[in-house]
Amino acid sequence: MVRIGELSRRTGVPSRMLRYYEEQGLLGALRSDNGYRCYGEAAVSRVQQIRGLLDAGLTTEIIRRILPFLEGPEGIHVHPACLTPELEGLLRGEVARIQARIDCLARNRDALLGYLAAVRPGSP
Amino acid sequence: MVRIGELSRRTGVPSRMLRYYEEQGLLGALRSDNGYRCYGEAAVSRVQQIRGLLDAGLTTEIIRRILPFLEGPEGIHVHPACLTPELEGLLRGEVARIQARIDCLARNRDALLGYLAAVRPGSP
DNA sequence: TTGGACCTTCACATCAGTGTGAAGGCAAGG
DNA sequence: CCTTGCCTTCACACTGATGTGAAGGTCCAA
Repeated sequence: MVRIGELSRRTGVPSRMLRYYEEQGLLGALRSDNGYRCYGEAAVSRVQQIRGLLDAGLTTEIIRRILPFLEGPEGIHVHPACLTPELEGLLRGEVARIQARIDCLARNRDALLGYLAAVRPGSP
Repeated sequence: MVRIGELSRRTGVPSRMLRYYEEQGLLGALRSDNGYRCYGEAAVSRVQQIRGLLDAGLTTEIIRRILPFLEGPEGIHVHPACLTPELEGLLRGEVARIQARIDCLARNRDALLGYLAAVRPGSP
């Protein structure tokens, strides 16, 4: 159980932002007797997850909605009953949007690499 | 040569944003005798390119810098002399950042698809 | 000739994500 | 005990991308 400053150090994300993510419902935190937030080990990877998605252009709103289905290594959170048609639609829609981003990024990465290769024929 | 409203209609991007992209140096426009902006055919795909990159979390600043190396189907803009070491570093750095985004998005897409598959074993 | 649809620039507003600082509580160490 | 460092909440400010509206010019069609 580590406090916010330590989590900030381990993730490189400012404390201010960790509080913000909590406020947005992305990051839970226990409180110790004094009101200090304290985080378990899972918090580090969760914060990195959040950062990655944020950097990739998703909003905290979207992240909040898909995050529950992103955790746990393998099928820990599989509750078929919880998957309403609306939710399934939301998830599939989000998958499509993510795929579109991937396609666009991959296209442009290849264009950049193509340019670099064309201009410097003899380098990786 | 089409005016801004038509380009807006064809791309789904508000005129306001097309002017903004021009101001940011992303989108060139000729002017007809009255001061109207007019765009060639290439503008449509360029706007879509810009939108895709923006949606994928790149800033107009970054887009402006890499855009010159993204156009032309095949090696039209290959000027080895123009590739200073700084520029090459910038481009390779940007490729790396793009790749990181792709990896993050792909990971999360797979997690989402994995969840959907786990909860509905018999559907695409 | 007037109306409407389009264009121009300018400017102010909003939203999300982030930076930063004030004012104060808690805890360990000299 | 007092300093130092970490924590708390609150609040205001900034930035980039975007919405929106005002005030006015251009052009075509009734």
